[in-house]
Amino acid sequence: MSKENSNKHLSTDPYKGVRDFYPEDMAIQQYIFDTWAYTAESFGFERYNASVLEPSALYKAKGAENEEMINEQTYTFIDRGDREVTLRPEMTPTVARMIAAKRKELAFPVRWYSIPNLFRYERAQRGRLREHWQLNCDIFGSTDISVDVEVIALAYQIFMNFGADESMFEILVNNRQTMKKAYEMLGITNEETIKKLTRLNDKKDKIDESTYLAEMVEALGHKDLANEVKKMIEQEDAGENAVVAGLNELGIKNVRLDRSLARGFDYYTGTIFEFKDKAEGNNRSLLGGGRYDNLTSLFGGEAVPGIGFGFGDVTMRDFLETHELMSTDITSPTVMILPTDAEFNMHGQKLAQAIRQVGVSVATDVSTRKVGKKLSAAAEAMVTYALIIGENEAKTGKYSLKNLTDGEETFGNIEELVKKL
RNA sequence: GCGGCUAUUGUAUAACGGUUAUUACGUCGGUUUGUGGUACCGAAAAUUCGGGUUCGAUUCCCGGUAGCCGCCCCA
Repeated sequence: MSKENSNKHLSTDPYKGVRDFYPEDMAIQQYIFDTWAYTAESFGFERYNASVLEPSALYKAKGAENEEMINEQTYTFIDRGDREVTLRPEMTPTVARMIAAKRKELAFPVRWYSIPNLFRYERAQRGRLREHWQLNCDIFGSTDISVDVEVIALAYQIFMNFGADESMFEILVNNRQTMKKAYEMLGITNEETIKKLTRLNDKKDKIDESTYLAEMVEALGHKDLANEVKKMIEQEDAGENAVVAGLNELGIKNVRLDRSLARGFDYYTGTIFEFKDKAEGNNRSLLGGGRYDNLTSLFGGEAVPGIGFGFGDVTMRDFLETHELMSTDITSPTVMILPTDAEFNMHGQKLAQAIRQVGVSVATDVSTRKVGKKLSAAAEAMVTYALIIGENEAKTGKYSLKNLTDGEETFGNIEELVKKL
């Protein structure tokens, strides 16, 4: 809520389109990141990272088509040294840059992953914010089809590791090369036309059939040709796609060839894929990626082929919530020290410090509440042990350590109690 | 950039053109001075901002702001 009545007070709201992560949000975030990292590493991927700042040229170099995107949908500014800087909107150009820089010394293929935060300057809506985190997994240096299969299998495994099953999502695969050939077979070679058709096919499911056909006719000029294209797109020849076949061989069944699948970026050159939530009303794609064999050539030298995907935390969260797969624990210390009065707070801190030396997490409740309330709070926070310090304990140096799970109390000096822990 | 919807305590909500604006959760305090998550009692806490209509507006109208949803675009 914004209390903007103030000329004097700052708003407590976060900046437009970005999120604060309170402990309960952070617990979820942590759970997602941990599962991502664990899964990627189980496939032998190594983690990398880079700065959120990149020279704007990195994105402009991809061609004029992206100009609108860079000018209007990124955070771009001039630094104090007159350099044009952009907050990275995606990770692929960055990792391509890093790979290109070391292409002489890396032993390909390399498998790399990262969980960067990315920025886009656009109107926020469901599943799309101005800052989000995205798991990026890429394999560089191999054009072998098994590598395409591997990357998709990794993405699939993430869902499995979150407890999902195949009925909850679906994998769509397509290939830019074969699409190009298929258009050629129909006598369509004009790149602009193909681009138009690709875009149209991408939103095929969102518009009704007559609109779809009408736009098709408009792009092609012929009704017959439009019908042929439509037929080609709807053709289900999954057996002809080696990636789909390979995934089936790995036991992954919720995958199909979808010739209407387009993906937005022009840099994809071969396999493209997308994961979709099968839950009703959730038509947005969960993750997407593809093969980009020419991207590193921007940096000169021989191009290193790559394939990878990006998976955003916002869509991941939506998916887990939709399918009730979210499980998180807020961290709490093992021991809570409860001074009965503020005069014993420092004494509590000393004990806490001693307990920490043996690797047990511990905090002191320095609130002004009564001991009963402090105990309740500790129990509610799932703390395992409580240790009360009052006048007697402070005098004698002997405390009783209470196990909040079974109610058992152990009495003794700090050395004895630490042993117990 | 365009369109639709919404705005009530910390959060989630109820209600009404007219007395003290509902309820729940959370927070804080209490239930014989130092021992449990439950229970019981109590407290603090709200009508987004600016105009208009009206005897009277939180309610109706206009505008601002913010949020949500969608379009565009998609990383």
